[in-house]
Amino acid sequence: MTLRLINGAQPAPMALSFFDSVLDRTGARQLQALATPVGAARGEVLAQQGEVGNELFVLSEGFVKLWKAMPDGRRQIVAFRAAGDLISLHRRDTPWPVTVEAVSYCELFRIEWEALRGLAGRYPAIDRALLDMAGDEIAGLQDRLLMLGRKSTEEKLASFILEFCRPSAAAMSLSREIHLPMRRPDIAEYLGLTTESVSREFSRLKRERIIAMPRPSRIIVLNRPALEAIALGASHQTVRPNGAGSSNGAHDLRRPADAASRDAQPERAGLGRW
Amino acid sequence: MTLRLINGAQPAPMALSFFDSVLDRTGARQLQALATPVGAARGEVLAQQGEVGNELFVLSEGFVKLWKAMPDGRRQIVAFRAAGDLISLHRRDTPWPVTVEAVSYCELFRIEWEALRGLAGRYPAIDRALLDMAGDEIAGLQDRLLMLGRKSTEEKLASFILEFCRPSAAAMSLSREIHLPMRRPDIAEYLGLTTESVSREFSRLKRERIIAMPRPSRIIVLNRPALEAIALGASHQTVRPNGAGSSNGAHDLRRPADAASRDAQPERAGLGRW
DNA sequence: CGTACCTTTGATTGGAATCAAGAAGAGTGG
DNA sequence: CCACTCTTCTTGATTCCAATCAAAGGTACG
Repeated sequence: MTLRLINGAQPAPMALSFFDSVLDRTGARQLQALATPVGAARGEVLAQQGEVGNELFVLSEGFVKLWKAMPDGRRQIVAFRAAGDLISLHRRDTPWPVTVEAVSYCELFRIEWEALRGLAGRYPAIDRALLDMAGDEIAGLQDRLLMLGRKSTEEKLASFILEFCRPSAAAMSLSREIHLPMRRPDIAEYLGLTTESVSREFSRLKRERIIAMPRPSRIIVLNRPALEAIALGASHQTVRPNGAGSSNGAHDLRRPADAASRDAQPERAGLGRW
Repeated sequence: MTLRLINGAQPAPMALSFFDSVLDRTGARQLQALATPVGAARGEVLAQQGEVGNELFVLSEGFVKLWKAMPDGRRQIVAFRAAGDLISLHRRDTPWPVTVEAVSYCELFRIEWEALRGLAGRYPAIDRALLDMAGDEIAGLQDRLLMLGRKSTEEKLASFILEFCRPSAAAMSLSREIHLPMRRPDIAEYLGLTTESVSREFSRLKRERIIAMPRPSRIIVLNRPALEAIALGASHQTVRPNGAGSSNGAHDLRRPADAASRDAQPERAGLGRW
């Protein structure tokens, strides 16, 4: 793993801001002291699946991808991370479950887990903040399971574009143009598709005037409602009812307890994220 | 949500044992006091996607499934949980990201999040234990992403069978027979397949003497190595090399720093889980 | 013993992967 | 600034795996 200090300019301390809500001035300074600034070129691997590393990274600049691979080389990108993000909350003393690779030039902070533990002793709120972040991470991964398991190519790509429009609101230029830091193969590996399928679908969305694409890495969303409709599965016909779940009546309750229980879960839950 | 107290017999306190390592006798008793025993019939919904519920469940008996749905009814089962498992670490004050439904008759403990918070004030190790569990959960979900995104039907089913052989070592009868509490449609929704594909693949594995199946819900693994080989993608031909990642040389490092960095990540990482 | 659900199997379709060129960008050096 | 080259992206033709459509066993249960 080739990590090196950045000569001269420190990465912006801003990156650690997500701890600010739980730390006072002194705490923030202490955390800062624990963080080692690091730079990485595109393609560089910061941590590798299977290697033990009791460290934590915070991205201050650039993009990374987290991926897993099968023995024959098939890959799945598990997540992208942008500036400000914490990279992978994985259990300490445990091998990295993913490989972390820079998608573009990156700057980041490296924090030894043990050092953070020490600080967490004095600031218990750190643990709670980490737990909250873990909860968000879990919910996000669950969303991605639904996407990979059940969405069609067009639904996947629409979801992807929407996902990258939101956080980059700041990064959006005047023309509402968003820049995609990753290449087509990355998008494909993120969505469980092939490069060709991704490209075809981009072309289709462009042809239908739902997006514009002055060049491959620059996207302008022209018709967001249409994109959202696609992402939610609007184009899909009614799905055949599968008998799974509580179909009707007749729970097989094997203990003496009142057998009454209402069935027929509503088709959708309401507020939830899909 | 129909939760009711079990009349008479309390669920075995054993279920909370995973906190034992971090709690002393008094703490364990206090935790026990916070836990409300609950029973649920097959098909009963314990928590619904989109509803806010600041509670935590621990399963002491039976199986539940956690699933997400799309507006048109397509579903993805995110996880199954067995006796002893904690159900869904989701962020408090946040809607449930999944629906929790009993797959068989269940007994569980319900713990209000706030109450646990209070206890965690006195036993900081609780937060750390939760964080560790969250880390495991995240790693497990990442594995599932790889499975849903990149594995074929046969690889998915082989992985599934292996997954359910391990934890149920205790549940295995003398004859190495494992009981699947979930039906074919559940397995299909877990693997991102259809019921028919699951059934076909079970039949194929049976025909090839890799498993035996005296009845649909009872599986005996006859040839574990073969199953493992399939799960890892052995049957797959070499995958065409996709250009993603650092192909060779030429990182586009845009800051003055030594550009040397070794490329060509090894095809597999070593210890990692796939 | 019959009924209802679950599972399996068969026939066919369809959507995304694969195979195969071409076009468009991006970087390099003259 | 432009020709050259390499990489990335797009498009087309074809194949193939899993979904869909359809119907026939099995099992469990009343």
